[in-house]
Amino acid sequence: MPASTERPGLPVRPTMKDVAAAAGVGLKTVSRVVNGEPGVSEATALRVRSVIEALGFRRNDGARLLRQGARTGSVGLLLEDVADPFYSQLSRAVEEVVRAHGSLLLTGSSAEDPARERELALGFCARRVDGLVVVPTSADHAYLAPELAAGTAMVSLDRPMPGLEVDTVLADNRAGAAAGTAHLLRQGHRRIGYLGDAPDIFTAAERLAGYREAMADAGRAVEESWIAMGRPDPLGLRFALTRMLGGTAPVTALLCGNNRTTVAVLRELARRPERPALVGFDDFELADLLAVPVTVVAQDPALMGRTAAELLFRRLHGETAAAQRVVVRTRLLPRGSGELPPPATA
Amino acid sequence: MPASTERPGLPVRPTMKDVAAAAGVGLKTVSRVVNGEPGVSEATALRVRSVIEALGFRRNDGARLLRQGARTGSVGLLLEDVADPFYSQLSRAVEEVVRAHGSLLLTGSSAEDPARERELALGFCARRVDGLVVVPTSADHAYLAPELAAGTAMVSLDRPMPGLEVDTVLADNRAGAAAGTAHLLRQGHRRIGYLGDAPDIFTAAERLAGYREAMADAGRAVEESWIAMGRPDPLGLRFALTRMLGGTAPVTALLCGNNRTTVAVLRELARRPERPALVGFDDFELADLLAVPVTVVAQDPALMGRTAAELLFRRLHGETAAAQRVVVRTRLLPRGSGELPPPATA
DNA sequence: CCTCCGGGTGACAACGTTGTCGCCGTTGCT
DNA sequence: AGCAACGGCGACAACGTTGTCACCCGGAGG
Repeated sequence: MPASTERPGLPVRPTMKDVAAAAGVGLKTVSRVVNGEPGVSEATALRVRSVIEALGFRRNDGARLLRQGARTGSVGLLLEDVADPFYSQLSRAVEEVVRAHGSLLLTGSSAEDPARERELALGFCARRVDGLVVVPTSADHAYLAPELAAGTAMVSLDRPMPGLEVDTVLADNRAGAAAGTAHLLRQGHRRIGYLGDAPDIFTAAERLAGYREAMADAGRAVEESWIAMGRPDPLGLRFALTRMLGGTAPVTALLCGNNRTTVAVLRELARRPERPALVGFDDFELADLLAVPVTVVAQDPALMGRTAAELLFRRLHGETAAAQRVVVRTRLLPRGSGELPPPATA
Repeated sequence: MPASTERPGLPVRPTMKDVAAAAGVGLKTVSRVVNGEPGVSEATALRVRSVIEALGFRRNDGARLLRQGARTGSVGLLLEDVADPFYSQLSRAVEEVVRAHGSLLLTGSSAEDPARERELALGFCARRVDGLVVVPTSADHAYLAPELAAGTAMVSLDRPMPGLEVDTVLADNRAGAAAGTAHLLRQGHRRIGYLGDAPDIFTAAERLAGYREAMADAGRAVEESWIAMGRPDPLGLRFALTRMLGGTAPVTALLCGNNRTTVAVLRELARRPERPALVGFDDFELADLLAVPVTVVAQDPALMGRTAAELLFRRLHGETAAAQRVVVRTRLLPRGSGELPPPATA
C-alpha cells in the first residue's frame, strides 16, 4: 500500500506519480495509458483509468511539451481590437482554422500601440507558441526576427510587416478604393472627399492612394482640403466634414476609409442638412437597412483570416518556399448611398 | 573557448546552457541575470546580457513554470462566438483586465456546442491556465469540478453554471425583458410577440419569463402562437413572423430576445408590409441610425466582462468567500421603434 | 598566523512528463 | 529440456529552468 505525498489542505494537482502510486503500477505505465500507447494489459489499463478518474488527474501539458521539445499546439493572434467587427470576424476565422488543426489560440489586442504589441508578442513567444498571426502596428518589427529565426512561424495579416520575410495576406486596398472612387465619379461627382485613418497605417495610406489614382485617371484634380486622415474621433470628424461640406465648392460625395469612420460619418451626417453620396470601405452589419442603404467596398475578413491561418499551418507543416503575399479581392456593393447623384446646382 | 552543441541547420532556440557556455559562466549566473537577481557583478552581468542579445535567447516560460509550480499567468475565455458583437465586447473587456494583471488570454468559441466547449476547457486546463471565464452552454459542467477543486479559478459569465459553485455575472434578463414588454404595453399594445433564442439557453428562458411576467402583471393573457424560440435562422423566422403578423388578430408589437434575432427580424420586416412596434434586447451599433431607430433594452457587456475578470483575479489573489452572483443592470433606451402605437384598427 | 565573513559564483536536484532500455515471466518452438 | 521470442512493465535520464547549498577568494579581526 504505497503512500502518496501529504496534502496540507491546499489543492494540489495529482501527477502521474500519484496515479501510479494509487494504482500500484509504475510511472511509465500510467504514461502509456494516458497516451493510449500499446503494451499495457487491458486489466491494468482499466485500473489506471479508474484511478485517473477518481483523482481527477489531468496531464500537465507544460511538462509534456518540455520533455518532447515539440510543438506547443498553440498559436498567438495579435490585432488592434477584438471588439472591432472587422477584427472580430478575422479573429473568428483564424480561430476556426486553429481549432481544426487541434491547436489553441492566444489573443491579444494591441490597441495600435507598438509597445503593447511587442509586449504581447514576446509574451506569446516566451510561452513558445508555434506561430503568430499578426495584424502589425506601423512600428518596426525587427524584434521579431530572432523569434522567426528560432522557428516561430509568422503570418502578417491585413498589413505588411516591413523588414520581416513572412507570408502576408492583404485586401486589395488600392484597387478597392479606386473602384469606390470611380463609382462615385460615374455618378457625376467631381468633388469627392476622402476620410481615412491615420496615414501611418498601411491600409489607410493605400486606400488614399487608390482614391488619388482614380481621381487622376479621371483627370480630376484633388484639393487637399478634401482629405482628412486620423483616428476617427467625433470632434475631428465634425470639423473635417464642416470644412468639406461647407464653403462655395463643397464636396458632393465621400469615400470613407474604414468601417469605424463610415459609422462615425453616418452618425455625424444625421445631425447635418447635407446628404452627400457616400461609399464606405469595409462592409458592416445593417448597412443595407439604413434609411439610405450604404454602398460599400466590401472586404472578406473571414477569407482573409482563414487564408492567413492556413498559410501559418502550411509553414508549421514544413513548407519552406519563399514568403508569399496573398491579395484578397474586395467587391463594390451598390446599395443606394453611393448612387446618389450630385445636387443639380453642383 | 567552450563549444556549444552542433546546429544541424534547423533552427534551435538557445537555452540558458548555451548562453552560459558562450559567456563562459555558470548556468545559474545566467538565470540570475535573466531574472534580475542580485549577487552578480556588474561586469559579468553585462557580458551575459550581451550574449543573450547576440544569441536571441528568450527564457522558456514552460520550463520556468514547471520548476516553480506557480501560476502560469494565463487565463482562458470560453464563449459562444467571438464574432458576435455582444461577445466581442465581453471579450475585449475581459482581455483588458487580464492584461492589466500581466496575464495572457486564451480564447475559444464553443459555437454553443457542449462537446466543443468541453474540449476547449479541458485543453485550457491541461495548459494549466490559472483561471477560466466561461459563458457556459446549457450542458452539464460537472466535468469541471475536478479542475475547480484542483485550484483553477472559475467565473461564469452571462449565464449560470449549475452544479458548480462559482462566481457568476449576469444581466438582469428578467427585469429587462419585463421592462421592455411593459414599455410596449404602455404604448397601448395588447398583443405582443416574443422572439427568442432556443429555450434551453438561460438568457432566452429568463427573458421569456420576464415577458410573461410583465404580460401577467398587466392582466394580459399570452397566446402561445405569439412566442417563437430557436436559433435565429432566416426561414424559421420568416415563418414565425408570418404566423404572428397574419391572421385576424395579429400581434402589433415584438420583443426580440437578443441582438442576432433583432437584426434578423429587422431584415425580414424590411421585406414585409407590416410595421409592428419593436423592442430589442441588447443594443447594437447603428440601432439609432435606422429609418426607424430601434428601441432596445441595453446590456453593458463591457461592465459584465470587466466584472467577471475582476472576480476571477480576486479569487486568484486569495479571496475565499462563498461564490457570489453579480447582476448587472439593463437600461431601456427608447429610440422610436418601441414607441410606435398600435394601428388604429387594432 | 589563523579565523571568520560575505560577495560572487557554480554544482546539483527537482518540477512532471516521455523515450530508451532492460528485466521478468510466459509461450512456442526445436 | 533448452532457447528464442515476445508481451508487459518499470528504472532512469532528459527536457530548460530555478531553489538550495557549498565552494572559493579576499579582507577584516583576533
